[in-house]
Amino acid sequence: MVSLKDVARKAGVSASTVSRVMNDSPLISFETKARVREAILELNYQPNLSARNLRCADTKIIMCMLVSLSNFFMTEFSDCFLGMRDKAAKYGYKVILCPVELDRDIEREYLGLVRNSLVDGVIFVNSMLDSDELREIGKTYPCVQCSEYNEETGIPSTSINNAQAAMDVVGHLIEIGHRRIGMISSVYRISSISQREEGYKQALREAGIPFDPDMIKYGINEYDSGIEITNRFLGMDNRPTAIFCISDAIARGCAEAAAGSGLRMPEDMAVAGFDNSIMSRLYWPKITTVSQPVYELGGNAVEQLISIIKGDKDVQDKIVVGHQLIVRESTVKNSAS
Amino acid sequence: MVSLKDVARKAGVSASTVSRVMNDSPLISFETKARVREAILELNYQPNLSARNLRCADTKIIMCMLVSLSNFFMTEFSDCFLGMRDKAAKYGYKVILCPVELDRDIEREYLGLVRNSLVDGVIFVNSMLDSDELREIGKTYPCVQCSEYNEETGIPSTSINNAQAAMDVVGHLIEIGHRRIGMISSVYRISSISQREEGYKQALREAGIPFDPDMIKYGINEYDSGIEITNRFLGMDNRPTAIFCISDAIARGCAEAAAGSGLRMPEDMAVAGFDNSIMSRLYWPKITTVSQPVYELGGNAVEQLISIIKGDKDVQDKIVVGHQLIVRESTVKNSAS
DNA sequence: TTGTAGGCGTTATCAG
DNA sequence: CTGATAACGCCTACAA
Repeated sequence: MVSLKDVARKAGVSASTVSRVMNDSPLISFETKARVREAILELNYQPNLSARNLRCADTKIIMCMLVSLSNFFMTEFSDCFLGMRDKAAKYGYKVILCPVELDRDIEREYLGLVRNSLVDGVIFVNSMLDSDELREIGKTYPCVQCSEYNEETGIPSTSINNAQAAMDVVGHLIEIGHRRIGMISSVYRISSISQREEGYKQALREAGIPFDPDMIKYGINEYDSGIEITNRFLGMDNRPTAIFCISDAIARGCAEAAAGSGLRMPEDMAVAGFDNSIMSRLYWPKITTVSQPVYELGGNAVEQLISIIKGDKDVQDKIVVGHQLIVRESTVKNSAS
Repeated sequence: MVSLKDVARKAGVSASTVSRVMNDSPLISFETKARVREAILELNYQPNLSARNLRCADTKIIMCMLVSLSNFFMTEFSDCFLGMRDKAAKYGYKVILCPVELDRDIEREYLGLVRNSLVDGVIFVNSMLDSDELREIGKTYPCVQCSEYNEETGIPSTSINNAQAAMDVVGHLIEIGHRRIGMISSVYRISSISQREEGYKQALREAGIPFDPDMIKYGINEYDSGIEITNRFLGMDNRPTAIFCISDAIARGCAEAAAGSGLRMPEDMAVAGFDNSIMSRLYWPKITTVSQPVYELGGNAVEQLISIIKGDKDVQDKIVVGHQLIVRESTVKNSAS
């Protein structure tokens, strides 16, 4: 473990001088700098982060809470972390991901890292904690919410407008002539899902179509629930002619159940998904879906968080990034994409 | 930021006493302990990890290098992290994931965390660094490799036997009558892929089938390459009657290109994948594949690493966990699973 | 059983 | 421009 002192001795200067060279202070003479740099290289000196943190109080590390990794695996969310990493790097920060995986106690354990000032701030991509606890945490440490969020916590957020996105999808289904529109949602109660349900209802309302509670059903997993629930829909007396699914994996299951029942798409049944994941682009039918700019989402969250860490006054409380409806053959024949 | 001193003042003792209470030293009298504990609670004291790390040496944090998150998103690798988390928790450790994402310099930056003893050890799930650099790192800090590994580094590893798994798949294809067997591999040169290629060749050799270099082709991405390369295979004079793909996503593309050409499966074309991901179980055909016990993989890697951290003498150098061939309708009609 | 003192590796302040 | 010194929060001999 080579320290400042070792370098100082080698270069024949004091430790403070080495420190200044490390921090690229303008006060140091050119020759001294060169000599110290050489010593640093020779000894392969690496500054001790713990010591630096102890002095400075910031670690340039941000942590991101991942409540459920497996969920992301369905939605190609990985670019979100890439967005975080790239934006963080730009500001000299590192991002670490914490695999909380639906365990509240483990989430609290990980929060110890910010409490103990091992990280400078937290990005929540969803959380197992309740609003009160989160609000308290948000008041004490720099925090932001990314993608999923809870308004009651008062923690700034970055996300798409999920309600609007759902309205766009359902509006599209209405526009192409559907009046009887089902929705496959999830029993899992998170912001994006509730908001998509709201958007669905709002779109119906605006079109003057009465809302029928039987037209929303709730799955417990993705693909398999898509199949099972669609079969339930198809068994109804007054079956829907279009189904809006809150994810592409569900939509894939939905489309396959429909095809399995001998229905043609989109003529007999239109299907729409969400996320623009690989699942939506598989062979047939390519599924109409909503694309989320996940890379931006991550980048914005980091920017917002660093802004809070720096103590900026004008932190944006709620950033909404644009989404995009992608129409494909599961709703419109011969559609472009 | 409340420190030991604050607690000490409040409890009317010295800082060292508080420190001893924090570390549950047996020397402290019961009453003092109680009094100090109360003060700790009242002030909501949280020890500063940076300071502690500076003095001591272990942080009970393990980091896991993720070279490519997006790749995992194809293979439902998430359970591997769950396995790591659970096993780590059992030993009082936390796991943090580092989104390196194919950037060598960023990987080196993250390695600063172990260098600075901010984490106790490293799990590499693949790496961008070359063998020499890794060997050096492995000699200096506790490290293990998980799933992907490089033998030349001398760093202990946990993985399945990829060559054997490929032999099982290709052996199965041979057994059901195929002699002309193609393989869709990847231009990406990592251990699992090279080993699967070796297994493929070995299986042919054992069956006395001469190896034809034209029968291995290399994709750059997953699903789309599967389609494109299969079409190239189908255009050959002496086309394969079976194709072994190194991932389910590739196999899905392969199956769909075959279906698109009007081929029946498995009669006209048999297709096998790898990973037992959701992609292999989609509607039709369900694809013959290999299941990896990813949860165990992660757990074993952590166990191995902690064993190294503790300085155990009998660390297993190479742990191989079992895989399982899952035969489905893409190779055998009316197969069970 | 408890307190004192010194030091872990940095950086900021102040003096030169 | 550079060096000495103190301090960050914690732990651990050693002393009492």
